[in-house]
Amino acid sequence: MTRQAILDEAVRMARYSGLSGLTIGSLAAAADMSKSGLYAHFKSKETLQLACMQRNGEQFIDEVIRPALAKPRGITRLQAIVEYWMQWYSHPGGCLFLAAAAEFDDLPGPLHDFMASEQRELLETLARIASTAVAQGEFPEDTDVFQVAQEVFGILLGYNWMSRILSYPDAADRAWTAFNRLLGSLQS
Amino acid sequence: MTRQAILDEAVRMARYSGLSGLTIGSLAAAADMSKSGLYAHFKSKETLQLACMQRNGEQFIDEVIRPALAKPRGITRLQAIVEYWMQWYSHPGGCLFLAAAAEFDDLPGPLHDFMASEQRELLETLARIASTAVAQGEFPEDTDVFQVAQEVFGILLGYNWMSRILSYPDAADRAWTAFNRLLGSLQS
DNA sequence: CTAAAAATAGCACGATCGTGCTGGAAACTC
DNA sequence: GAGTTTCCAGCACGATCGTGCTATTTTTAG
Repeated sequence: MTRQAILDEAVRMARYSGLSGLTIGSLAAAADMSKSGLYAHFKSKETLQLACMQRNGEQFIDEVIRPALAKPRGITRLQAIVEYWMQWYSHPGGCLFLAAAAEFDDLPGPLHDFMASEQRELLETLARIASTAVAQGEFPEDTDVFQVAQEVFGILLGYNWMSRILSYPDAADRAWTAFNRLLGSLQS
Repeated sequence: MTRQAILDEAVRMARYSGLSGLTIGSLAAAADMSKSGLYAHFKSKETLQLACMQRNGEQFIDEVIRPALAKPRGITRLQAIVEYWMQWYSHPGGCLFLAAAAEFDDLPGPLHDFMASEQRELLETLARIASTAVAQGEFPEDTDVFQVAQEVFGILLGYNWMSRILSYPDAADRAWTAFNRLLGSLQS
């Protein structure tokens, strides 16, 4: 399907310019199509932007979530998703989830709502994986898995900031140090 | 100065739309001026965007850094900057640092460079404050203050994400839990 | 009070934006 | 192979973009 190829290119471009900065004209040029020919696949720009978010989410599932779920339950799986997630951040242009979050965090509308629902899913995925560690007895019974999720996400965001924006070579090591600190604090 | 008033309004708008989404026309309308009259204060849009970043940085110093530096050195000051920083994130529209980081993280040019230099300053401020805790013996002598800075920033980003985008009411409590976990791990 | 300077408005420009309509090429159905 | 449906290019539209030039108003200086 041509639509899929267009979307992949659109996601690639949006990683650089954001979803608002994405433009039909430049996307058409990058896809070697006419503006109207491309536009016909989406009834509006907003639909295109929503489709980009969805496609980006599918790629995230392919590259991060599914590989992590293939690992054994518990801490191993939590470690795995952090590792794949850090690789995800190294996509050229950056993370579209973060770009969309920055763009639509305070602008009401369908784009905000879809962005928020995707973010909520990310959080719940982390919490769910943390809860498998609880179920296996690796974390205490009374562990607040959403606390774990927020902290892990913070570690990932800190890594992204240090490595992508500040280009600090030690960012990954420090992220793992923080992660191990969290693990140690939960297990003691 | 009119220029200052324009910039304050520009910063306010850019918190919602980003610096790329900021438009001379709508800014002029919000400032009750003509496009050209406003434009004359800045030789180009890029200059305006840079001035916005600078003005935003000044506000951050006023609202976060200076109040924190008024507190006694060490852990107290570190706690204070986290507290003021969390308040900073509640500005309507969100944090312009984060918006600019998401916009320009992979786009070369003066905007990227200025954004990166501001971010680097933020990191070093955190590291410097952490080092005052080392100097007072609150943290061990061999503490990696940049490790502390990255983790604190991660905690703040995690808070911002949970509270602003997901509207979780427990975000602040969990951020403090994470912060205290870090403190405890450093002090033991 | 007058002259020089700075601030602002009016207007126009080429470019590009998102969005439609219309017709022809391509692909699929029988 | 004929007919129908889907895809896509051409073209045009009104709006808005950033950016200049030229007056006119407002402020400042002497």
